Formats: sequence, structure tokens, C-alpha cells
Amino acid sequence: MTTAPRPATERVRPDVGLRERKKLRAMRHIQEVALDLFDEHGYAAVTIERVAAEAEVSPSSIYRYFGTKEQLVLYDEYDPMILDMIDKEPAEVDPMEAIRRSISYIAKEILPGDEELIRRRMRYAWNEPAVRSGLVRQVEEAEAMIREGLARRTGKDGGDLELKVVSAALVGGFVAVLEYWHQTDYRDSLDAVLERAFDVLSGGLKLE
Amino acid sequence: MTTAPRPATERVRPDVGLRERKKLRAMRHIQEVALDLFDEHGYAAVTIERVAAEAEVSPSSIYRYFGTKEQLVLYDEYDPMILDMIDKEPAEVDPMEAIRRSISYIAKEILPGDEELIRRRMRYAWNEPAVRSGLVRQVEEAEAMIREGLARRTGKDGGDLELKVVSAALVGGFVAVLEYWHQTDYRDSLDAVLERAFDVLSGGLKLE
DNA sequence: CTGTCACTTGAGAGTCACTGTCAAAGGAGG
DNA sequence: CCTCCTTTGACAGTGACTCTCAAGTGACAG
Repeated sequence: MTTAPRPATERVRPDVGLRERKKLRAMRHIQEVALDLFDEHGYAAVTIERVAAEAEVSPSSIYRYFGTKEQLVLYDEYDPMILDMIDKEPAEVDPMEAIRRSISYIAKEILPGDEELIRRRMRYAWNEPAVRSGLVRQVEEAEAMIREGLARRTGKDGGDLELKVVSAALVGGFVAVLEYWHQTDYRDSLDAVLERAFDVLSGGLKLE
Repeated sequence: MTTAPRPATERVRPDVGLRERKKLRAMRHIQEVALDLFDEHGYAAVTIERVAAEAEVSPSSIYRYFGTKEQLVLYDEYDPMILDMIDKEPAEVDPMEAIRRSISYIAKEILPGDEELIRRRMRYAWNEPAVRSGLVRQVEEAEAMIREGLARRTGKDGGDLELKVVSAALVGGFVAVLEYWHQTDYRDSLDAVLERAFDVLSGGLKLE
């Protein structure tokens, strides 16, 4: 979500030095500690200060890394992945189909490995209002990017009503899928649920 | 001051006494004062304390009435109206059609009267992240109620995937409509934009 | 009208997420 | 090894939001 800190002077590859690796390691560690504490005492009862103490960093650093308390739960790297994949689909592919494929691919190939962690984080996304609205915000940003992708593919303007409606409906549907998946205790594979949802959406929201 | 005609016992309707009327009047007044201040100094720069002072109530009361700062902007009475209308549509009417009619009716008959105020409030909903997420939350509540309505009409369970996807896509589309309407400076009537959006949704999100 | 009851309001103190600043620490590059 | 510049931590706010308690004030009965 929050744009990465932009270095004043562009170095050659600011992404791979010791600094960057240290930062990523620290973030993973902090998130882990935070989730442990949240699991034990509840999200609301754990202060940032507490997390900072437990993770042995300063509260300032947590804010610099994550921006907000919700992001301690929500932070992950999937969104850019999906967008990247959509852009890599060949231009001839139908736009909706490109999205469908990309999301399915992630759901099938990447997520299963992290499923434990994902479930753990999802619980908060549906039980803590603050986390929930952070999730929605994140999804909205993804929506904007999907819309831009669709705009490029179709030649339409990004502010076009049709595009807005389509991408909003898509991400709305996606959130519904996550909610269903969560509430049915991850019974079916995410991919299977996604397929059913896509069918409903492209079938014109007909019920039955 | 003439005493209003007071029915002997009024236990049945605790909603119309002097207390309730005073409260509603106070809420309207506070919201007005708040919007004036926000317009003049910007949302973030105005504290609740300031609003309270200007409106001559205590900050505690503002929290009791509105709960959060965003609700000072977002509070209105349309949502229950729409839900009420949906429920009143005859049972034979196609569910989607019932929703479409109810929303259109409100957009056509009720909103134009308050359009000035609505626009004023919309500006904050799209420029202030906090207000925005409050709006989303409100819309999500409406979604839950729409879904229940659909469940009753179709005999499906409220947790059904199809139902979730349909209602989420609908409200997603609705938010997109509001955004489009706002960003195009309220050029077209809300009703007209809604019609176009409904067509896209029931056409299966086909682009072009 | 009047007293009692129950609900509402205001005052005040407290918590905590989040921000901005500044000096110190420590990688990056020569 | 040394200089630069980014990152870190310490610190001091700010303001949204919560809780509690005492005082005020409509509702209602007698």
C-alpha cells in the first residue's frame, strides 16, 4: 500500500543491498511477533509499543515499516504479483480472461504454500473492523490498478463508467469469495470457489 | 407555548417524544456546523472539540450521537429507506429488478431535493481516506441487508456463495457509480448513470 | 402539579495510534 | 579507513475515542 520510501538519489539497484535485506527480515520478524501477540491477547489489547518491545525495535520503526497497525496483519506481497501477471498476459487475450487466469494461477500455485499464515491473518480481517477496512483499502488500490490494466487493453479511458463498474464488481466479488472461503472454514480450494464466482459474474448476476 | 396534544400513554412509541425530537434537531445542527467548519478549514484541521464548541454541545455528546468523526459527514437516512422499499416490492418481482427499481426510485424522487447537501458530503467521501472507509463500511452494512433480502426472496441461505457474489458485485458497482458521478461533476443525473451500470452488471461485465 | 424514575448530558481524566523532529548509528562507495 | 547519506531510536506532541460519575431534564404516576 504505502509507496516504498523513495531514495532522493537513484542508485544502481537499491533493492538488494544489505540494508534492504535487513529491512525485509526485520519486517517478517515483526509481523510474526505481532501475530503471536495478537493471537494470545487479542488485536485491540496489544499496543504497538508492546510489539516493538517484544520484537526489539523502536515503535518508530514499526510505523516506518508498516504505516499503520492494521498493516501488521495485512502486509504481504501478492497484489503486485497479480498485477504483474495480468500485464504479462498476451494482448490478444480477452481482458476478463486475463484477470481470471492470473488470479487463478496465484490461487493455485502460490497461496497453498502460505495457507497457514494466510488463514491466520484472515481471521483478523473479518473480526477486527480496523483490519477489515485496511483490507478494503488495499483491495481498492488493487482495483485501481486492475482498472488501469483494463484501460490499456481496451483502449478506453480509465475514468470510463463501464470500466469502473466492471472492475469494482470484480473486486467486490473477490472479497465475497474470500469471505465465503473463510466462513466455510477453507473447506473448498480457493481456486474452486473463484471459478464459481467468476461464472456468476460473467453470467450477469443471475440468481439460480 | 401551547402544550402539544399528548396521548394518555405513549409507552408504545419511544421515538417521537420531546427527547427524540431534540436529539434529531441537535444532530442536524451539529452536522451543519461541522460541514461549515470542514469546508472552511479542511476536514483534518477541525477537531471534534472545535465542532463541539461551535455547536454548543459537549464533545461527549458528539461521540454519543455520531460515534466517529467520519459519521459527522456520512450520517443520513437513505439506507434504511432503500431496504424498506426492497422489502415492499411484491414477491413475484425478480430480485434484481426489485433492487433496481428501489434504488432508481430513491435516486429519482428523493435525492434531487437534497442534492446540494449530498454533493457537499460526497466531496469528503472521496478526498478524505477516513471518510471514505466510513462510507465503505456503511455500504457493506447495506450489502448485508440486501443479501438478506435476496435470501428471503430466493429461498437461498444468506451464506450462499452466489448470493454473496451477487450482492457484493452490486454494491461494488454502486460505489463505482457514485465515484463516476462525483468525478464527472454530477453532469448526468444519478438515475441515468445507475441505469447504465445496471446494464453492464446484468450483461455479464462484458466490455464493449 | 409534583415527586420519582430513568435516561441523557457534560466534565474530566485517561489511553493509544500516529506524526514530526533531531541526533546518533551504521551501511554504501571511494 | 573515511566520508556521505540513509535509516534508526528517543522524545515530545496531537487528537480521536473511551470511561466514569455527577448533574440535569423529559417521562409518567399519583
